[in-house]
Parts: sequence; C-alpha cells; structure tokens
Amino acid sequence: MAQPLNPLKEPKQARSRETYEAILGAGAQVFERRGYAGATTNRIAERAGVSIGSLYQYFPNKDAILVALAERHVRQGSEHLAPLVAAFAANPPPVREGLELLVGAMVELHADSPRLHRVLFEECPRPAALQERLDVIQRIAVEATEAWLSGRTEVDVADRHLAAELVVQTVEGVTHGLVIHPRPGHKPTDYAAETALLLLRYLCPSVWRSAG
Amino acid sequence: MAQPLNPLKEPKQARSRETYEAILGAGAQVFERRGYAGATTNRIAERAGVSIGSLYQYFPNKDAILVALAERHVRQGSEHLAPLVAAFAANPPPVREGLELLVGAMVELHADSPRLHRVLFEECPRPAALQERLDVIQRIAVEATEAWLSGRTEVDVADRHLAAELVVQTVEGVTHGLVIHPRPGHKPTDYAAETALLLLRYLCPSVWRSAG
DNA sequence: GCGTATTATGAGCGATTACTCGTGTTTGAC
DNA sequence: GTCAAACACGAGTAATCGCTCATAATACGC
Repeated sequence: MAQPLNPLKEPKQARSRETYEAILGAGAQVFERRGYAGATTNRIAERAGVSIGSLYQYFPNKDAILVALAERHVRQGSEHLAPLVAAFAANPPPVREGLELLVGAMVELHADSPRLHRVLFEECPRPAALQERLDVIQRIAVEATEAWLSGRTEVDVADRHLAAELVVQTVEGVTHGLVIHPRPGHKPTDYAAETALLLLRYLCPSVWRSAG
Repeated sequence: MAQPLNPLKEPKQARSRETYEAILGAGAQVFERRGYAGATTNRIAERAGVSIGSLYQYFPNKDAILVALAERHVRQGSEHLAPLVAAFAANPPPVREGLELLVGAMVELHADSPRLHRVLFEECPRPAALQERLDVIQRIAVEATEAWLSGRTEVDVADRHLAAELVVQTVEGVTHGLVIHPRPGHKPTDYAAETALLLLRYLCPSVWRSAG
C-alpha cells in the first residue's frame, strides 16, 4: 500500500493525454456506480476503451486513480467555490444571505456525484495521500467561514472558531444525509432553506425571524 | 448476492449458541477494524476461534453476518434509548434539557464502535435487508423527536416534522463527523454542548441564551 | 522512408476471496 | 454403552483480483 501514487510518466503526445483523461473519466463513473471494492481496474480500463496495460502505464495502482480523482475533485470544487469565497472576503455578506449562498453551493457540490464523493471521503481503507488532500477542503472551508463570521457584527457566539467548525460540519452532514438518503415528502430545497434558517438562528439569535 | 440472509440453522445445544455468538462478536471486531472489504470470512472465523466451516453453518454468506450485526445494533440501540424515549413520552422535558440528553445519548451510541457503524450505514453495496433494518432507527428517532417537540409550547418552527428530521440529521451528522474525524484543540464535550445550543436556538429562538 | 521513442495491447501470473464438502468429534436420549 | 443427530473441522475449489511483461502499433525528428 505504501507505494508511489503519482502518474508514472508525463504524457508527451496528445494521444496519451486523451488516454489518461479517458481512464480518469471512466474511474469516476465506475467508482460512482460500484463503490471502491466493486470498481476493478479491469472494469475501469474496459469502460475507458483502453487496455489494462495502458491503465498501468499512467497509474501505478488502483489507489492512485482514486487520489487523482480526489485531486480533480478538490480542484474543481475550489474553482467552483472560488468566486463565492472571493466575494465573501471582499465584501462579507450579511449572515442570512451568506448562509443561503453557502448551503446552496454545498448542495450543488454534493449533488454532482454523491457516490463518488462518498467513496472518496468515507470508504476505507483510505491511502494517507488521499486523506491529506481531502482534509484541505474542510480546513479551508472552516477558515473561510470563520473569517467571514469575524467580519459580521450580528454574530453572537462564544467561540467563533468552534462555531465555524460546527457550521461547516452541519452543512456537510445535512447535505450529505439529504443527497444520500433523499426523503419522500420533502423537496431538497426545503431542507436547504431550513438548514440556512437553523444556522442563522444559531449564529444570530437576536435576528429573530418567527416561524410562518 | 440475492440470497437468503438468515442463519441456516437454529442452535439446539448451548455449544452452538456459543459458537454463533463468538462469530458475531468476532464479526463486529473485524468489521470495526478493517472495514467491509478487509473483513474476510476466514479472518472472522479465525478471530472467533472457530473454523471457517462452522461459520458457514450459521451464516449463508458474508453479508448475513452484517445483517445480523445490524439487527443486534438496532436492538441494543433501542434498548439503550428506550428509557430516554419513555421518559420523553411520559413527561416531555423542556427543549433545552431534552436536547442535552438527546445529543449526549447519540454521542454515546456513536462512540461505541464508530467504524462498524460506518460499515453498517454507509459502505456499499448494502443488501436490501440491511437497508430496511437501518431505516427503522432513523424513522423511530424522527417520530419520537416530533412527538416530543409537539408537546412543548416553547418550540417555534413552521414545520415540526421537517424540524424533527433536521434535528435528527444534524445530531447524526455532527456526532458522526466528530467521532470519525476528531479535531485537535477541542474536546468532544465542547462539540456536544455547542450542538445542543445550536439546536436550542433553532427550535426556540425566543429563549435567548446569549454567548459568553 | 527510416529509426527511435512513445504509446497501446492483452494473455496470464500469483495472491486472495467467498464458499463447499467429506470427515471427525461431541452430545444427549435411551 | 450405543447410536444417531448435532456440531466442528480445514484442506481444497472456482472465481476474481491487482498487476506484469513481452510484444505490437503508432508518432515524430530527420
């Protein structure tokens, strides 16, 4: 298990770049559909329309594919959230608006490919290299949230760092549960709105918005 | 995979009952330590101090062990929560006290064997029989919470059923994240207390307990 | 066109898995 | 003590896994 996880060779020709991307794309699909154990390297290669030998020319082992996917996931997620984070930093929005934006963005992020997300974040055993890359997201999210909350005077909590961690954890937990176990009888948007209200009341108990 | 999941034979002698229990106990340990894929039937049998043949005399396949564990988990969890639920029903406590009891009980439940809990609830593919048994807990929790909240006048939310689902999901999500990814710098009790405060402010925004 | 570096191939290897089955041991009714 | 039923055993099987390697096809500088 303690093996190199980076691609074995740098693609020199456009052809190989395509092969590499095909494998990654197929990996995302197969991990998404069958989970970690069910995603065999032969299946991924077949799905990519590529021989098993080619797969192992670009990835030293199965876990390396997961790590590459995690990197892509982190990168795409960061790019997706970048404008939001920048806007928050430049001009911290009121807590109510900010929470709605935040929850909405998180739901979007999860709805994309929930199963792959779960394989990445929760299925085990997870290589250490993967763990490290995934922790980055959460830490950045907590820091950004804390910075934002610190710029808002309407926030009334004892420990802003703890509050930021709890906000991130709550959004993560609720959206996760929502996407993985969708409930009949309620629309996802209902959950998202109610989660934003929940966090608003926690962070700003003086901003009392009474129930319908 | 679509195979019978119940034990093959009823134990007639005390000896076999012990074997059965040893296998279940070993299964809990091995699933806890190595996850679904890493828990091989041979390993479970070895851990139980029992031959692989004996294992397959009581469980038709690997998944059947998981299902039996889920059943035991549900039963033990229910027994553990029964006095709390009964007390809530007989004399609904104020929201603040109730939340602290609830969060505390959930943390206890998760802290027991978090990895097994994760294997049971999240690792895939999950046999349908297992899924059904697990959904029971959540439904019961939501119903009990809703009933409790309906008996309290200080609760101020638009939709009590939605609120109950959100409360359960939040407690579940936070305790889950807390147990699985313990954070340095904060004690678990800090999280539990803050989570109770979060939910209190959500459910009862008029009960303003200021920070610090 | 030629030669070399790069890329692609897939049969097959060793290891591991869930699971079977023929055999031996223990138990309890009589 | 006898004997059948219940229980325990573990070497072995077929299937599947991640992965290797000898070989073939392709691309590009010249």
